[in-house]
Amino acid sequence: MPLRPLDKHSSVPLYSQLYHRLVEQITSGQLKAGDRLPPERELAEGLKVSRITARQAIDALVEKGLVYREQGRGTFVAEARMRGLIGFTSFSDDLRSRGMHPSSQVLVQKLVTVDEETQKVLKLGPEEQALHLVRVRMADGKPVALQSSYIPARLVPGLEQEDMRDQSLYSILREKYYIHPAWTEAEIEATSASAEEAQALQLDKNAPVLVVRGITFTESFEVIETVRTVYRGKGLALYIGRQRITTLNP
Amino acid sequence: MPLRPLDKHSSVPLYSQLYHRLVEQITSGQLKAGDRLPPERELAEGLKVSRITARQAIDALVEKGLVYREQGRGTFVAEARMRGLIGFTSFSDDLRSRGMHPSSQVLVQKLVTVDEETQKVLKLGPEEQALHLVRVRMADGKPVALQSSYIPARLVPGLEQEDMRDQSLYSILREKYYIHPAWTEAEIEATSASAEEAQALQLDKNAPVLVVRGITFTESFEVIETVRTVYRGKGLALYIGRQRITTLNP
DNA sequence: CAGTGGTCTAGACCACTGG
DNA sequence: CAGTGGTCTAGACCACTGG
Repeated sequence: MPLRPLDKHSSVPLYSQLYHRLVEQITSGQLKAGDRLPPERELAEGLKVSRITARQAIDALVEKGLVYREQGRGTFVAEARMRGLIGFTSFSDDLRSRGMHPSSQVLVQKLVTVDEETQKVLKLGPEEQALHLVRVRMADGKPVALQSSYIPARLVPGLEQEDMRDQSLYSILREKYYIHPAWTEAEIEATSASAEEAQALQLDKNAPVLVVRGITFTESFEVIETVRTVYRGKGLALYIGRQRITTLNP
Repeated sequence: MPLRPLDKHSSVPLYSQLYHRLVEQITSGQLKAGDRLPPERELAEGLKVSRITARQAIDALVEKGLVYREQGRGTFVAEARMRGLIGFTSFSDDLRSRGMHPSSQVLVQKLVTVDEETQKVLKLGPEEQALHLVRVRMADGKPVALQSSYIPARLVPGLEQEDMRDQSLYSILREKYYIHPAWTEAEIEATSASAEEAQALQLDKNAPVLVVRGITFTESFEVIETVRTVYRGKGLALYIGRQRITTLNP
């Protein structure tokens, strides 16, 4: 199945165009698990790009874990079950990828002055405000998590008036504010639900819950958000996705 | 601070040599947070490599989140607090990076025939055995997790006789069996400790615990291990490290 | 404007795989 | 052996930054 020619005059880089073509072929099933990708030289020649450009596209697929290379043999499509998104995705994206419908009940959505600790983490000036967002996150209408976020107000003017019930925060950040969350740093703890948490999540008091505390950053490590999420326990497994195991010695 | 010349005749690729030089400069503090790296062209010229080779080294630093690029400005060292290892690390590495001493009490370490489910996940033949490993993981001598792993016996001949008390499983896999864990797929759930778990972790029965179920793979997605870890809750936050937030549209 | 990273080319030689 | 990915070069032009 030959690929359509790439658009040489597009502002989208050639390697990026090729990357998306290949992602499409893999996710649509035209390229199946275990299939060999066309050799780099063939791909390059067929699309009239240099081999380095073709490799750059494949590098990105490898980094996402969609394919893997074997020297001397070729590049192969990873198994379907291993093709989930790597790393953290937004709550909404995660649910949708499992075929469920995400929604939110907004409890708090207003500009506030934050405590010293949060001020420091968000790198706010002494007078600067943050948008405080508290949402009960629901899957197919059932409450599964209680989420509290702080975002520097200067990054998101007007967000306090946005309807957040059916939209992902990340998609609003990307589409309306051109802010692209790229990194998160998080820690997870198991604990017992407080009275308020139990009520919001319709749990018994002291039921086990999962608390995730995180900070979200842009590619250049500007802080976008601090977030604390309380997930209901028992029966709700948080998918941590496919992760690279890392050492500093590759 | 000029870098020492690279070894052109080494079997270690030039980009990898340069990558490690730069990691060293960053972790040792010679390059501090916010510092600009030498421009790619300067780095290349100084070390007598092509700019593409220098870029390849920097690409790896960017992927690990040690540095970030800003077009037109330069490449900068990420903030210290943001420099933790990305993604999952082994239990032992994680503890050591926090300045604690990891050890294990081995409860089970023997070859077994596994149930059908595990057989399928590990891709074992009908007669094939797996090494079953159950360990109480300790931090500075205090039990923090109960971990049960299954590893295909064919991958690790003789591992049932290894002393696992003070060694990381991953380091044994790498050094003795040349098996390099590269990916993990995991899910996390909060629940209450069973009687056995409570006893092993010195907790009250029904205390909240964190259960992590995972599968470990090589770079080419061969299954190395299935693992279930029960972490004590309350007071022990599991650091999930710095993660890339991912979508398939970069 | 000079300096930076971002993209791209045409070509080379190597190491490894499998027939 | 032919075919594959792995590494590397010398060079080019672009877009963006900040003085």
